[in-house]
Amino acid sequence: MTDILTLVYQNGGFDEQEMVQIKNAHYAVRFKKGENILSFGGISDGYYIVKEGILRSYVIDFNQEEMTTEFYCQGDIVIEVVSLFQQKSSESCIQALSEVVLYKIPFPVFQQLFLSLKGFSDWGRNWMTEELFKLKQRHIHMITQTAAERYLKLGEEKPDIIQKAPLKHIASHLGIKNTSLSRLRRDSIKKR
Amino acid sequence: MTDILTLVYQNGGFDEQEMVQIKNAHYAVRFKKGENILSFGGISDGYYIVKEGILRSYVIDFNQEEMTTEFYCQGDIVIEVVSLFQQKSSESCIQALSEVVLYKIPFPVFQQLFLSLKGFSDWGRNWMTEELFKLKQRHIHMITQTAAERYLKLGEEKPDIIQKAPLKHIASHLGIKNTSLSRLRRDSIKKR
DNA sequence: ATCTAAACTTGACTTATGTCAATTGCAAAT
DNA sequence: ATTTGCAATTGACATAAGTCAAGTTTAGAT
Repeated sequence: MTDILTLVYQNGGFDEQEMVQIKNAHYAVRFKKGENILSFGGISDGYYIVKEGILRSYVIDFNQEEMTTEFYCQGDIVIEVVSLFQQKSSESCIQALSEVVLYKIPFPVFQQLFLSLKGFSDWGRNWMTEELFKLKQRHIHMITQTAAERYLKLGEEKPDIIQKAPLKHIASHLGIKNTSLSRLRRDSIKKR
Repeated sequence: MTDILTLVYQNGGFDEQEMVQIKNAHYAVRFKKGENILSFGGISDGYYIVKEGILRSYVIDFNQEEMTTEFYCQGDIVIEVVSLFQQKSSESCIQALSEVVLYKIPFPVFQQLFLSLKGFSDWGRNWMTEELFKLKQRHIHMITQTAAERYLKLGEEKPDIIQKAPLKHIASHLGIKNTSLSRLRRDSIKKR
């Protein structure tokens, strides 16, 4: 069975035994649509990987409006980095947008893996390196591409989100207003 | 003497002996205005901290235009994360915008410190955690604030840059065109 | 000190996206 | 099945920022 966890860890350079040890640290947890995996002010209790369903992370911006900072689909790693690594209270909220099944590693176990498996902390650093790269890329896209282009890109990368997530969350993630996204969708359908 | 390095490492939780070991790994290097610390396609040869002068990191975007992704001032850490940690060729270029003096740790020594000092790799992870946080905040600002507000913010955080960096670099960093920044400056002066 | 190329400024006009307000659609709860 | 409230759509208009093209200024090179 080529399961989600195998896919997630396959390029981490782990040997057979480490792979088993890491996989065994996870267990499945379920959340209902609308439930929070992590709430504002809460402290991250662990590390999650999406088995089924979709989620989002959001913040309240300067105008007191929700802004969706990230969507998560199957195989995505769900972390609030600052809250997990520094065990500080979270400034963002992670919420299930559908029924979800996640694989969880509770924080103490996660920390233990970090200390005991050299390869796991290397893997973590590489993950962070890639996240930094992706955030920089996103910033570049935000500046150089139109909202329509960003919408299409999201559609290619996370088709599930375009189909299943509420319009208003997609809009705030793209950095535009609901009304603009609504028009955008209408106009791009017309063109076909 | 409260030097730059002391300021940079003071909250890293290092003991006296570690602090000495880390500081001794640095040595000063100079670059002239316009020189590259790291070029497109090059591999990062080390880790730098700004002693004097200003620098920028930039990329070539989809429209074949330069876009300044970061400015560096005194005390800032100058890293191209992917190229340093993964020793891959760089997609961005780091350039001196004035005569600069940097403290350098060459890559092999940096790597050695990472392996030999537990505290140093922890410090590195915390640095990355903060960078991720800052990039997320920047993204939020980019979406929710006007160019004028972002300009003022840059002025508070890096007054040196506003005063010394060329307008076009500041504009591309703010995500607007030179012409718009020029007008913006004119108008904000008028208001006073 | 002079020249030259690049950087900056400005005007006139265009375009993308926002704002506000009125409907309409839809899904959860009773 | 009906109600209720949030989500989405749409129109009319406002605004921030872009585009293009013409000048002007400035910093380096000679």
